Amino acid sequence: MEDNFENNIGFLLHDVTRLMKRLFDKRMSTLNLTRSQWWVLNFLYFNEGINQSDFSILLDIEKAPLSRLLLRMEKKGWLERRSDRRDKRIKNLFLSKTIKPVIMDMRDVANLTREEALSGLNKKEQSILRDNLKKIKKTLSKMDF
Amino acid sequence: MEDNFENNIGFLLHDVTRLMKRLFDKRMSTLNLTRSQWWVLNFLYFNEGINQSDFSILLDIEKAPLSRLLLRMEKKGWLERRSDRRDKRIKNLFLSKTIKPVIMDMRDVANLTREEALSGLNKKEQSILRDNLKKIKKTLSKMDF
DNA sequence: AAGAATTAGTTACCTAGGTAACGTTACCTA
DNA sequence: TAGGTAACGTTACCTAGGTAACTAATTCTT
Repeated sequence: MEDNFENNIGFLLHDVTRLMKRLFDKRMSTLNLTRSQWWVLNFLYFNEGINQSDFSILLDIEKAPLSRLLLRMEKKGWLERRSDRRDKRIKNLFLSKTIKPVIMDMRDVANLTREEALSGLNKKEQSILRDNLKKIKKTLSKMDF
Repeated sequence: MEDNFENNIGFLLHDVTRLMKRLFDKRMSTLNLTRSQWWVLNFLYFNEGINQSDFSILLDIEKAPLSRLLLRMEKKGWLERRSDRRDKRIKNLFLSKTIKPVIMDMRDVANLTREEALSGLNKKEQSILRDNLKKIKKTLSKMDF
């Protein structure tokens, strides 16, 4: 019965991720923060000055959707896309001064939300889950279709 | 270092699911099948005659996006939305005759693709992953925010 | 140095998911 | 039975992701 579609790991990942996104976005609705934008904020926090092209490689996302995501976040005043002096094609990315202190508050709500979603698993199980997900991600990242 | 954002289970789920979707959609592009539509086909296969409202509860998805998904699939001739004779509001869902044999072919490609994505995990690890995902899904499904 | 090829980022168009508001239909209740 | 309420499905509008095609700028080649 393992091949039953209700036990299909692909569908389970699909469902769990969708439901977690829904929860996250609801918990963060007052902060006007989506999960994808939270993901970008985290990576940018540790990579300020990176350009969009390198950032799309780091995130393993296409340049076009990333461009739009960054535009929406820039509109909210959360980041800046500064043109490079040397190469006029390049936009370098920086978090705005106003968002940096807010990130700490966001982190608290994000952590609580994640813990809530994972409350059915103990620490050991969470650790195993993390390792398994990292293995899958590694497989998928190395594939060039 | 477990709290590092690269080890964040929420982000890992986000990434793994997105990358798996990308792989699936590419593998299925010749069949013109997306992962969400494959998910719907599977559930409908075992629940023919269900109406859209009940189907949205079964899938734990909102009625509006489900409505659009079904319309796209109907346009491709994969299913029918038959109006209920007794209650004119209701649309009952049926797979078309033409899609049923195709589903078997789709299943082969889908299984291969999933196995490919999960090739970094042995059977035991996959089983544990499945159990953990089901636990998380249960937690999330029971929440009414 | 001129032309070709590459790179950075954007735009247009597609699927997928969410919320809110809506019309239609059915039901319930006073 | 008439009027209010609830249910079913759709539409409009939002974010997010993908591909393809494009412009502008840079680099490579000859």
